[in-house]
Amino acid sequence: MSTPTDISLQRRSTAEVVSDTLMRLIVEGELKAGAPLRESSLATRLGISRNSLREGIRLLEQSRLVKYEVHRGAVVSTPTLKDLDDLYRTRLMLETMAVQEIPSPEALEEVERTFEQLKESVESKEVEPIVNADLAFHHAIVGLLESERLSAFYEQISKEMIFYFTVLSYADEEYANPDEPILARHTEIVEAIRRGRRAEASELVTAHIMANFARLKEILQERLEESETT
Amino acid sequence: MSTPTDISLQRRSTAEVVSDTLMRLIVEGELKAGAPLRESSLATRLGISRNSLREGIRLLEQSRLVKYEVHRGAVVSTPTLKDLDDLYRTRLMLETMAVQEIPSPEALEEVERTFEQLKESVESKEVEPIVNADLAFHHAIVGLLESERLSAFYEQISKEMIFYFTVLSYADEEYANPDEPILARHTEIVEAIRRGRRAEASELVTAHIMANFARLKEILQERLEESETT
DNA sequence: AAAAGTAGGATCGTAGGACAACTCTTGTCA
DNA sequence: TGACAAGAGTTGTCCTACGATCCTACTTTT
Repeated sequence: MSTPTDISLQRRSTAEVVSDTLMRLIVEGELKAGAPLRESSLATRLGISRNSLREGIRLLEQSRLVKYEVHRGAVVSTPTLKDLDDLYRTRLMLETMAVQEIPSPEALEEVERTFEQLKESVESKEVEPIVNADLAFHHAIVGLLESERLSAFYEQISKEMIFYFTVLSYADEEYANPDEPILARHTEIVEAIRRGRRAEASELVTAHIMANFARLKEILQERLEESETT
Repeated sequence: MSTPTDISLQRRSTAEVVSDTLMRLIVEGELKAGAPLRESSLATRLGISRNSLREGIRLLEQSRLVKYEVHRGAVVSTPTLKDLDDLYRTRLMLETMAVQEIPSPEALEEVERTFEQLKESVESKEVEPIVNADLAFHHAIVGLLESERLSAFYEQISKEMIFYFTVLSYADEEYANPDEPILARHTEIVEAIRRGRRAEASELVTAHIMANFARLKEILQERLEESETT
């Protein structure tokens, strides 16, 4: 007999796989910002038909990582200050609301679990696991709101954040920086949530997010100025 | 010379038109909850190819109004209590956050404008314009957050609300009800926003949304019990 | 008669070819 | 230098085809 796992693995259409694959290629920087997604070459490269590729891109459209322009095809989005601002304001809103919620045991458990993972990955000192653990932790925070919609929404936000990290080479610079007290910051937040100090948690989260935002903004600004003179 | 309007009208791919059309058919109740979207017949009916139809459905997927099941095709979503709850919790969060924001003049202007429209439509006593004006007003509220992402997100939420209204025949029942003080409630909210009484505005919005939610939930519960005995 | 099995039709998932419409680039000409 | 035209490349859309899968109704088995 086949296990449920077998089934769910089978149950993915090419379009969905394509969407995930392209997303991975984008957030990993293989497909760079502004790059066009040429249908025939990508289809050939992935060994699928143009039809399926296009369906996949349509799925990807909702992620905001690519944008279709009629007769010009899909293009990987280009970071702007305005968009980064929007992204972080959205993030800020979701997370500050979340920590002010009275948490359910399961959601709280998930926060604890991801926090443990974060601690472990920080010890390993490898950048990628830290980034992923960090994102998972914040996802768990939003999970406190216990809304499928909002969690799914934040999932997209996360993808966009990784995209910005990659484009701006932010991760290596900040996460590998021993002066950046990632663990301390997150410990404070978890503590505040545990103790039900909601206002405090909210302020800590705000400070944390705004600090990241300020740094990213700075880097992006430099980048934009650079490319302007080019 | 062609005007910009000409261009933007041209500049819609079939898939986008299809997506909008299907969405309209769904929120208007032409395509009922649980109904399958048969590709060949729909494509013929809309005078387009199956390819384009499928692309359109992929675009629609993000709206949550339809769901693809592999080898079973797209199906119009079925309302559940759980989902209605999720929907309204999300709505509540966005709107209460929004009215606590310090509003920009433009965003505030939009709130006033949609409020005027609401007043006018209430006078006309026609249900559909009232519903639309109501939704537009709440969209303007979320606009106070001045985030493109959150506004787009709320746009989806709105569509889902209309869907629930239609499925539950909620609009005719509630909006046409002269005892339901739609205008009074909204006037209070606008007043509170105008005067910068943010906490009060937040409470008024909460009360308003929760009242709607309670009524919708009641109706849905009845419906589900009915269909269970069938 | 209920459960299990099976055959056939309908529908989906995907491929691949075709072609008009459009964009972009390049080279020509004023 | 700038306008314009030709050509190559790419997208938007349609069409046909066919295996895989689902669904229904009929047949066989217990």
